[in-house]
Amino acid sequence: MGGKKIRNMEEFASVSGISRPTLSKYFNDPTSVRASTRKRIEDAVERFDYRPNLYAMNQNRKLTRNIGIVVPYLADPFFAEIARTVEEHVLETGYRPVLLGSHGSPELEIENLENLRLIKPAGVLLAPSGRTSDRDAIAAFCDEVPTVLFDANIENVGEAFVGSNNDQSIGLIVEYLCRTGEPPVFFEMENPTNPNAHKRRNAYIAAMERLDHKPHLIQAPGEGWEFEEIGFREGARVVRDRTLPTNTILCSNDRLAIGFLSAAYEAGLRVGIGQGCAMRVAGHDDHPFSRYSCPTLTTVSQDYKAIAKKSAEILMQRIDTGIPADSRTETVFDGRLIMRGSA
Amino acid sequence: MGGKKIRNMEEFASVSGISRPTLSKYFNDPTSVRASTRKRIEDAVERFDYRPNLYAMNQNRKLTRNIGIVVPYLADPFFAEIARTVEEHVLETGYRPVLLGSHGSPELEIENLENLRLIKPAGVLLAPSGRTSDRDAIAAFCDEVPTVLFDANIENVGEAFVGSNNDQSIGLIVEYLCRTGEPPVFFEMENPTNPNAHKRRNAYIAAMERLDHKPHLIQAPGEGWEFEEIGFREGARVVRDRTLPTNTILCSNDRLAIGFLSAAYEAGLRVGIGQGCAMRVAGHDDHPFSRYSCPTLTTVSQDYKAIAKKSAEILMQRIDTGIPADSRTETVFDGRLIMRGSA
DNA sequence: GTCAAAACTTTACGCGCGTAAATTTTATAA
DNA sequence: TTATAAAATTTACGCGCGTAAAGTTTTGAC
Repeated sequence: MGGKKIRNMEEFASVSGISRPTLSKYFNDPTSVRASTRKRIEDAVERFDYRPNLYAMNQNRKLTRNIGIVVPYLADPFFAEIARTVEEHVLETGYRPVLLGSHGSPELEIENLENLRLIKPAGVLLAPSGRTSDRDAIAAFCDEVPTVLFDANIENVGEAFVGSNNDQSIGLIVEYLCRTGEPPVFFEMENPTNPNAHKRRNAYIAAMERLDHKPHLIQAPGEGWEFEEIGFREGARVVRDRTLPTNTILCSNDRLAIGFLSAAYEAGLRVGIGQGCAMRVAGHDDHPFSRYSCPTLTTVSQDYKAIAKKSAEILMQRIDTGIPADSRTETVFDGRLIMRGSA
Repeated sequence: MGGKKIRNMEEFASVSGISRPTLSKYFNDPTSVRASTRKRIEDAVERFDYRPNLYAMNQNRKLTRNIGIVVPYLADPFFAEIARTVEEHVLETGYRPVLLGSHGSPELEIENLENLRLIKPAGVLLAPSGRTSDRDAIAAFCDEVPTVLFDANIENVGEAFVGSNNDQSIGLIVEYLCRTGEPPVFFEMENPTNPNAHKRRNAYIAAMERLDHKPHLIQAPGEGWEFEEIGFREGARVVRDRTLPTNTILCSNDRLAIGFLSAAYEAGLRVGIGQGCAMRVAGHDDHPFSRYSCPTLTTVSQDYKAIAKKSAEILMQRIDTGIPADSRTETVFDGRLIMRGSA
C-alpha cells in the first residue's frame, strides 16, 4: 500500500526504522526479537509489502527450512491423503513442506531426491516406492539428509520408520472373517510393487496357521499402479472359474478389492454377509472410496493420521536436536476393523 | 567419485579446466556452449559430482525456471491426474514443476500463490478453487506472474483459460439420455464449490429446453469436497422419497454419482439399462474410479490430457516470447460420451 | 534511581553465482 | 595459409542476505 517498491532488506531497514541485522534475525525467527520490535516490523511488512529474497536468504545456509515429502504415487488417494496430513504437520512446525510424487517410477523417485538435495532441505519424509526403489541411492541420500521413512520400510535406511502393524491388522481381519464365516483366501498381486504386500501375505499365512486353517493365495499377474484394473481382471477370472476353496476373499489392499467387487457385480454375483450372498470380500487400508463401494467394503483402517503425525514428530525432533538418533527406531500402529457390508 | 568435495563453481572451474563464466553459461543453458566443451563439462560434473548452488543461481535472477502448478484439491483423483499430466509437460520443456494443492481452502490457495511469488516462477498454471477463490488476490498475482488458468475459469483473469466445453459435453449426455429413455433430472450441490457446476447446470437446462423437456434440478445441501458423501446422503433421500418425475439422474460430476450409486445399492435399487433396472444414473468427468463403480458409470470424459497439454503450451509460449498475448484466449475441449452400465 | 542483562545499532566482510567488457583462443571457410 | 566469426578466458563488479564484533540503548528487577 505504502509507496514505492522496496528492493531489498537495506531499503526496508531505512523505511521501517529497524536495523538490517535485526530484520534478518526477525525473518529467520520472529520470536527472537522483542515483542514491541516484532510489532513494528510486522506493521512495516504490511505497509510496504516487503518479503525477503528467499534465494539470497538460503544461499549461505547449510540447510533451509524446507522439508521434503516424497510419496510413490500422488494419484493414489491413500498417498494423497497421507501426504496432505504430513504436510499439515510440517506446516504447523513452521517449516515449508515440498511435496513430490514419483508417479510410481523408481527413476523419478531418485530424481526427486536429487532435486531435493538442491534445495538443501532440513529433512525429508519419504514413502519409498517399495520393491523397485533403488536401495543404495536412497541410503546414500539418507546419509546426507535426515530422512524418516514412512508407509514402506527399507531395512536400516533412514533415521526411523513409521508404518502400520500389518501382522496385527491382517491378523485382526483374518480372525474376524474366520469367526463369522469361511476362512479367507488371500488375493494379491503376483509381483507387488509395495513391500507391505509381502508383510501382509506372511501375516495372512501366519494368522491362518494360528487358526488351524490352510492358507491359500491367489496371485494376480499385472504390473504398475492400476490396482483396480488388476483386481477387476483377476476377480472376473476367479468368479468365472469358480475354483475357490472358500466363499471369502481377503484382498491385500482396498484398491484390489474395489476392482474385485466391480467384477463380482458385473458377473451378477452378490457380495456381502446377508442371505443370498454368494461371497464375502474384505480389503485393507480403509481407502477413502471404500465406504462407497457396492457393497461398502469391510476392511482394516490404517491409522494414517498417527503415522503422519509420528513420522513428522520424529523428523522434527531429529532436526531440532541436530544429533542423529543413537539407534534407528521402527514404529508401527495398529489397524482398526471397519465392518461394512462386504464381509 | 573423483576426490574431495567441490564447494563452488570457482573450484569446479579449476579442477575441470573450464572457466567459470563458461560453466555459468553451460548450467543456464547447456546448448549455449560448443559440443566439445559441453562434453568436457559433463564428464567433469560426473567425475566430481558437482551441482551449482540453486539459491545462489537464482538470487540475482528476475525469474527462475520454476513453474508453479496449483490445484484446489490434490486428494481428488481428477486433480491428481491432471496435475500429474501438466507436471510431465512442464518437465519436458526443461522447467521445474512445483506442485501445490490447496486442500480445498481459498486461504491456502492465496498462501500458495504468496509462496510461489517467493520462488520467482517463470509462470504458473492455476486451477482455481472456484466460487470461493479470492478473485482480487488472484488477479493481483496474475499481474505479476504469467498465469494460465485451467479447469475453472475466472473472467478476465490470467493470460488464458483452458478447460472443458460444458455446453457440448452436457448437451451430449442429455441428448443420449433422452434418446435412450426418460429425460434426466439434474443432480448437483446446492452451493457448488466449482464454477463448472454453474455452467453444467445452465447447459443442462438449455439442452432440456432444446429437446422440449422440462428441466428439473435436485440440489443437495452440503459443503466442502466430500462429494461422494453428499451424493450418498441425498441419493438415499431421493430413493426413499421416490418423488422424482423420471427414472433418470444426471449428476453434475462423477463423484456425486458414485455416492448416489452407493446409496441406490444400499437401498436395493437396481441401477442400469437392462431389464429389471429401476433407474439410470449418469455422471460427468470420467473420473478414474467411475469404471469400477457398480454398475460402471456412464459419463462424459473430460479431455484432461488435451487440457493439460494446451495450458502448458500456452504458458510456455507466453514465457518464451516474453510478451503478454494481445488478447486473452479461452480454449475449451469437447467431451466424449463414455457408455457404461449405469445409463 | 541503579545496574546488569537483553536487545538493538553500526560497521564490515563474505557467500556463490550472474554478467559485462576486453582479450585471447579456436573453428570454419575462403 | 589466412581471414573472420564464434567461442572461451580473464578480470572485475554487484546482488541480497547472513553474520560476527564492538558499541549503544532499552528493559525490568531491585
